[in-house]
Amino acid sequence: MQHQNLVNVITDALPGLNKSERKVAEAILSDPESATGSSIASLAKRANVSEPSVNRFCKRFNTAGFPDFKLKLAKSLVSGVRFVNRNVDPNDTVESYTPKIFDSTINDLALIRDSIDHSVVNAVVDQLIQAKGVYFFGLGTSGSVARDAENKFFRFNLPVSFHDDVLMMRMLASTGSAGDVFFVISHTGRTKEIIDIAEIASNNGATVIALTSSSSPLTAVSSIALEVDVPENTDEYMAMTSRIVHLVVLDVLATGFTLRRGPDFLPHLEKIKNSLKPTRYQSKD
Amino acid sequence: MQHQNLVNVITDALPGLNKSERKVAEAILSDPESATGSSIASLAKRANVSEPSVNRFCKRFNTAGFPDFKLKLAKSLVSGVRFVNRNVDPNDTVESYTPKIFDSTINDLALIRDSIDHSVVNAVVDQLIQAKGVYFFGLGTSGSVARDAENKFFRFNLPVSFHDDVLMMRMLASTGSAGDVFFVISHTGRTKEIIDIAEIASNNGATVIALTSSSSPLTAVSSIALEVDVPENTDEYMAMTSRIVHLVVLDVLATGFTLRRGPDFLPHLEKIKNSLKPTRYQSKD
DNA sequence: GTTCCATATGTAGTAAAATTACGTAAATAA
DNA sequence: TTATTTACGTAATTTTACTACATATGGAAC
Repeated sequence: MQHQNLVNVITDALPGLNKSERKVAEAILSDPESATGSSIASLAKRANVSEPSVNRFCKRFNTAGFPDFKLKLAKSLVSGVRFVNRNVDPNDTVESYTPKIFDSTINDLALIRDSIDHSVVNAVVDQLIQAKGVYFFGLGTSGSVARDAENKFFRFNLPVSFHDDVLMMRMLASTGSAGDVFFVISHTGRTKEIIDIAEIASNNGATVIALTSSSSPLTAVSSIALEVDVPENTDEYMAMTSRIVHLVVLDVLATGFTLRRGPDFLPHLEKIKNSLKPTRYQSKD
Repeated sequence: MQHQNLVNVITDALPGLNKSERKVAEAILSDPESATGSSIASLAKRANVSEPSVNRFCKRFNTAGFPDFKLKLAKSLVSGVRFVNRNVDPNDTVESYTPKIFDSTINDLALIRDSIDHSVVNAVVDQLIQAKGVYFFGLGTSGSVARDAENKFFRFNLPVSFHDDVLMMRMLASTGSAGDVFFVISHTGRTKEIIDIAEIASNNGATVIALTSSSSPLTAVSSIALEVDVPENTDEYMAMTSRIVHLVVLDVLATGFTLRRGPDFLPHLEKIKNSLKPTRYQSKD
């Protein structure tokens, strides 16, 4: 629990607080942003308590005093660490569920950003750079991620394809060989078909890169595994954020690839960009 | 330049500062973290200047005064915004470009989270709820987004399909009628084919929902436009984050849809979830 | 119910911090 | 050089936060 968010800490502590402290808590939670800007006097007034009550409230939360509290609160509010309660519940309105969904996605991204293994990223870029060709495999939601990856990586002048058909995957895996990279995307890493296919490719000497969760069966049968553990979402109303995280990881890989290729490669990317111009109405600016 | 990091702003401004202001700047930059915790007096002493000089320094950077400055500085130091320059440059290593890409995505999500028009979201959910059927259209990267949307919305017991083939789109649009919803996804909103197709569907009395940037030609030919302005990325090395934002917006819509359907609908979602169980190796926990 | 005790909260005073007003010094231009 | 602007500091003022102490409130024991 490296980065516990003050807003959440206060929310959790709410039931255990006494009357005036609760008033302070509610005043802060109702508009945390403005709380960071106000003086102890104005906050006390807004909460209908005395100034020392506010001060005591602050000390209860392991801060040196009110200014220190404001500082920590402000940090908690910075994008990426903000949310009070991220779970959508049936009483939510557009105004409340919309930020919840954004925040939960942001939170997961921040989590992975801080936990991703850079050496693995590097190793994967190594493999992609050396690849004769790259096959992106994914089913269901991960199929869309694989499709997006194809769209990204074909720009690198490299034979790239994506597949969401297990029969195609099976056939391709069985004809794969050293130099081919099979990039297998699966949130759970437990889909039998996918694991089978990864194993077939691997046995043929091809490189299998998995983008999946840690200690999954898929990891076991892969050459390199980019392990990305997005917290499972038990909430029925909640979206699946793992695919978003996967997309960003692929962005990271693509960036690593571009950098490895060096600046001489940029004109090629420019050319691809420009190729779409005739399909669009140009904007005035 | 919405959310420029204070540390960078100060660094950039350094050459234009006069003597004592520079002393203050250097004192802060040498240890920004401790600066957020110190008083104006102690900082002035550390920088060998008077207190008002520190105060003037703060005001020069568009802050109300020293406390406000400290607040903003503290926010700048939070990990989510810690990278002054989120642009990837050729000298970046894995350790530096990885967080940059995550941060830039996070930043864009936070931006849209705070600027999205809730009434439009509501109106779109209205249309989706009433739809006889929904067609998700997108080309290139947006094709992947459309594919993901299909995967999400078919769960709602609603005839849904996605298309990334302009001929199919054209044919479907021309056979569309009132009650059909064409959900058109396009980052630029300027692709001629897509605009043509939206117009055809619209002329047939179908509902056209656009997920695109504001004041684009596509907006003009749509019944409702979900306008999402992700800052254009001119940087060659940088990923396109608009698709990520689009995916999250679709998550929001799906959530709105589920909530509108009410709790009686949850068992149906559960059923779909369970249908995949036999395809997977179960985890122990 | 009364008394006692502990906890909770507020009042008033004090200390610290930040800001303002103003004056002097330095730098720049005429 | 002198005039004039800009930079900077001193000292007073105002705002802010904290502390010590007093009062109130709520519960437990009698």
